[in-house]
Amino acid sequence: MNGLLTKKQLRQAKAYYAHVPPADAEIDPRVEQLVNDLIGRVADKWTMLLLELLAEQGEMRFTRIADAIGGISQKMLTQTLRQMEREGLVTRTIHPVIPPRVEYKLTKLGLSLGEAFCGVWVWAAEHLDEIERSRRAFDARAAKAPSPARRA
Amino acid sequence: MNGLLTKKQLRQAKAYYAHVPPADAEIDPRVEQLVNDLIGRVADKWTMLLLELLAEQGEMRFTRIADAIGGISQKMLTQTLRQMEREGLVTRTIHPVIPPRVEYKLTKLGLSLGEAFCGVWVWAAEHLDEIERSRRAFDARAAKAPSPARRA
DNA sequence: CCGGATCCCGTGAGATACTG
DNA sequence: CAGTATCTCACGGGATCCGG
Repeated sequence: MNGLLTKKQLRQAKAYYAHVPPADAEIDPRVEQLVNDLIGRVADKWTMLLLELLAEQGEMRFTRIADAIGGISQKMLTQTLRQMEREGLVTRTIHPVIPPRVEYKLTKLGLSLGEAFCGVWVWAAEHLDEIERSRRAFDARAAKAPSPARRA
Repeated sequence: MNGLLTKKQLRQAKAYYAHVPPADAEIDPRVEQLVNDLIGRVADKWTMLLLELLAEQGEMRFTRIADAIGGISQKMLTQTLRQMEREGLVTRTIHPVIPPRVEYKLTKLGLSLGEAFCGVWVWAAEHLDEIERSRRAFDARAAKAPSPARRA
């Protein structure tokens, strides 16, 4: 699979999202598979949150990250950071001092991914209340029009 | 997608929607919380995949979606679609015919989210091989420099 | 026959305690 | 302080059943 993306494949990928009908051919299924796979690993709640935090704050140490991101367990924090390190999104710098001090920082790659996610954040901020309204409407509808077997 | 927003612009965007002066000041924690919460629900593997599929294909019925997205269980598909419906991202149309026929289609809101994710897809396509190399390098490093207690 | 609700089981996330 | 090891439990996957 070695493959770099060909120009054509990339153009197709972009066309995909520009809602332009793919010119003449299907997208290479291998690429499709790889991208989906990568998305699966990267489109993770914690990864996104870490990406955003580190993009804003620059270098941070373990505990500060944990504090900043409320609700993450050390296990998931370690795990997510390790995975991001493996993917080349963050660097992990260990200072061999007596109270251990480990700094995490986005690489160029990580930073670029963070930028790619910007659109999603803006979207979220823009549509917060719309979502909220949608949810309430849906719940109200569900309450008075129970689907079969949803009743006790 | 565009050249992407800077973090400062994002902060301003958030501040704007919090009805807070877009200063360099801190982001309103309530908004931060809501956005993070929303991200958590939306930054889900299946949601992203569905978003992509429906953006590309338009209206689709249940089984076709399941076929198109390999590896999703019927349960998760139902669940994710319901959630997306609740958030107002898709519409669910039931045709009361004898072989049931249910069509799913992105709303304007869903479409706009798909567009917001566009940057991530392009990023993934562009950096596939870089990630791959990173991973291999990391694994090689880990193999010859086992961290304490990682040995049996 | 399709869409999906339900049950059962395994994986993996979360909380806690321990260590260098 | 920054992890690792362990337990538990909720969530996801698969098979089965059901209503139209």
